[in-house]
Amino acid sequence: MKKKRPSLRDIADALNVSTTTVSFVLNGIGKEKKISDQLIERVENYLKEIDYKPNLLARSLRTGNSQIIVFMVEDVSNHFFSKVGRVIEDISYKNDYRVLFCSTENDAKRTREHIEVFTERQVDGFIIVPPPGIKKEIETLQESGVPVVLFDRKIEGLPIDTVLLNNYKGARQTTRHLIDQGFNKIAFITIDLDQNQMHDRLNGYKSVLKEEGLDEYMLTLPYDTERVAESRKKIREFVAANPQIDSIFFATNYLSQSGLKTLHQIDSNLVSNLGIISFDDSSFFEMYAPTISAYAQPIDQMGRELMRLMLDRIKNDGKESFENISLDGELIVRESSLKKYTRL
Amino acid sequence: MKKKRPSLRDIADALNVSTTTVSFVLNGIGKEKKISDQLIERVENYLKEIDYKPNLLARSLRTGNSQIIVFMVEDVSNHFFSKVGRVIEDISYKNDYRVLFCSTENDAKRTREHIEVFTERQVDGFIIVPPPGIKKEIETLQESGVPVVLFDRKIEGLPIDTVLLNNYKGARQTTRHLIDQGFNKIAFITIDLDQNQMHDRLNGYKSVLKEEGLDEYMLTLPYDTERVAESRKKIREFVAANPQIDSIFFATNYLSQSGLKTLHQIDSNLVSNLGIISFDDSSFFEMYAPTISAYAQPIDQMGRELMRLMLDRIKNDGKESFENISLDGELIVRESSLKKYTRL
DNA sequence: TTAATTTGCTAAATCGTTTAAGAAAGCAAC
DNA sequence: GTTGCTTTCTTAAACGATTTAGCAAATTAA
Repeated sequence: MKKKRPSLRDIADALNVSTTTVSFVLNGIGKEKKISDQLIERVENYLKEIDYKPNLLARSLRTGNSQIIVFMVEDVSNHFFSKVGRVIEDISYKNDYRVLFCSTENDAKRTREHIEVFTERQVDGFIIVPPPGIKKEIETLQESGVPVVLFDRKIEGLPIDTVLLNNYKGARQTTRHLIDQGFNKIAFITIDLDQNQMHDRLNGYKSVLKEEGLDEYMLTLPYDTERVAESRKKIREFVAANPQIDSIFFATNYLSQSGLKTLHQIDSNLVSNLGIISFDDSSFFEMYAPTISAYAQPIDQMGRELMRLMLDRIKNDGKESFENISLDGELIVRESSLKKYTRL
Repeated sequence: MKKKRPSLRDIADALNVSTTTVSFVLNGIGKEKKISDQLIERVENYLKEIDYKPNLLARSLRTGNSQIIVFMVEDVSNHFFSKVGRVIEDISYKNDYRVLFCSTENDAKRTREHIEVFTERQVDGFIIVPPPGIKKEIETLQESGVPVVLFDRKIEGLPIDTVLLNNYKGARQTTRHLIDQGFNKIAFITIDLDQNQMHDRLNGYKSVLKEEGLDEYMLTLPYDTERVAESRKKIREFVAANPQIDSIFFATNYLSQSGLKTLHQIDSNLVSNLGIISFDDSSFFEMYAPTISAYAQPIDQMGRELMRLMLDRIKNDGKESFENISLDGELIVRESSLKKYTRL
């Protein structure tokens, strides 16, 4: 059924020259390879005439690279990841690379399988949000000579290019903002996920409270998305047990969103009466009433840094040093964290 | 730098057999090809021992297929598309296919370039949300024998597998729901995008109003995301000019979200006093106060249908008939469209 | 005039698979 | 002992590009 597309061989035959010649011209190294100007022109004209498109598979097989970069995240439909993916896609595109997105589901097995398949397909690089328990595979991958850049989470004790948000600093800034606004009974609601970024955020919060001699109010919810009801109940109990709190710092935007809903159910004035801020921004916060303040990850910059490291490593194979990029986000102050507003 | 991975040739040499034999065993057709049981075992053991992974590029080059499906949408970071992408990815995964996501930006040129590169890379199929002006390329692609399935938008006069939402029916159902709830001055806010699905939604709305002998209240906003301020202003004017309207039907969820914000700015009670419903659901609506009713696209079913058509066409190359799947969504009634609630 | 160099091109190997065609060996039957 | 049939395995030609090595003719140098 499929029509056969012309190959280099076909072209060479049609022009009565060798495939070598055609290949040289095709790759623009005709002059360098001492092909005469007339012949170059003749070949170029013919290539244009039949609108020749080389078979990239064959080229990849021969040259060993595929112009494909893999971007593996926990979930491609997650807003944050897909936005970063978009930036990566754009930069790749401009550099003649294509991007393969895929989801790990934070599962080591699935990640392993993905890595395997893509390695077999000779992709030129991996940008990975590593799930737990994947250290060895990442190491092997790296040793096999494929560029790997980690994103969003680090792996302890592995020398590797990594782009992260400075969660500690961000959480400090966020906490301090609440204090600056006059809040001093600040609750921190997080999830029971044993990940670096979560620890860092918690520590950032704690460190500021300590400096200011303020009390900690902490609530840890189950990570499991299925256990929404349980989370709701816990928030309810927490709020009831700590009526003195005047503000809440949600450690992820997912939490903020379901948290807001629960708070509103408890008492429709609660959201307006509390100072609220979320780690991780969301378009939702801009629409909500009141608008919700947030510490936003620098999506554009993250994508750019990831691609800078990646392209660097692709070009500069065997580079010995690794970069650990720690980026600052931006505090987006909206209505919910303003003392003035909330006390209206 | 890159370590060379063992090839079939290496294995054949190590075992003193031919590559053919190894290949047969590798592909599990040893018995069929009359390789003796002992030899099969010997080869299998060795393959396992060195954990051999074939070079899929070479295989693709030889066999002409790549086990890769491309999913081209307007924007990979769009919630709806990324969710459908996720479903497609899962089904593909189970069928040993991988998915390449990419964004067309609704731009014909970019789409063309994508199609070109992927064709050169011998992908096995395309699922495309077609931008305007791409009919010819889709046709050429299809003629070249590659399976193509369209999604979300149809192309008039092109016999091709397509999966769509039944926008007309959905809009009718949505409008009727508002009427059932007791609303009778229903506004329809849409965008000036010349796309089938938008026309269908509008026509659905109109047809019900006509049947019921009700007045139309329509507002068309610029599609351009940059012109937010203008849209806001138009909504303001529209609401001021039509104080009698008791409900609003937003034609896309993007509109609903910015619309809600504007309504809230005009008057913080307006959202609660109007009946509101959105075409296209969003997690946002679940969180908002009041919760917003919506007509949800059947994401799962869409992904499944797309993959059914795709796998069907891959297996059954050269099938002459085409399927036009028109799916029904689901009306998710939340607080915002209930007369009882809004009149509290 | 001969040797050396340059110019302009090609033959053939290569990447790592799949697969059509064929060959060697064993056995049965006439 | 030739013929024919299995069984079991191999040879070699693809797939479609890139790239090394090298050949012949033309040019330059000595």
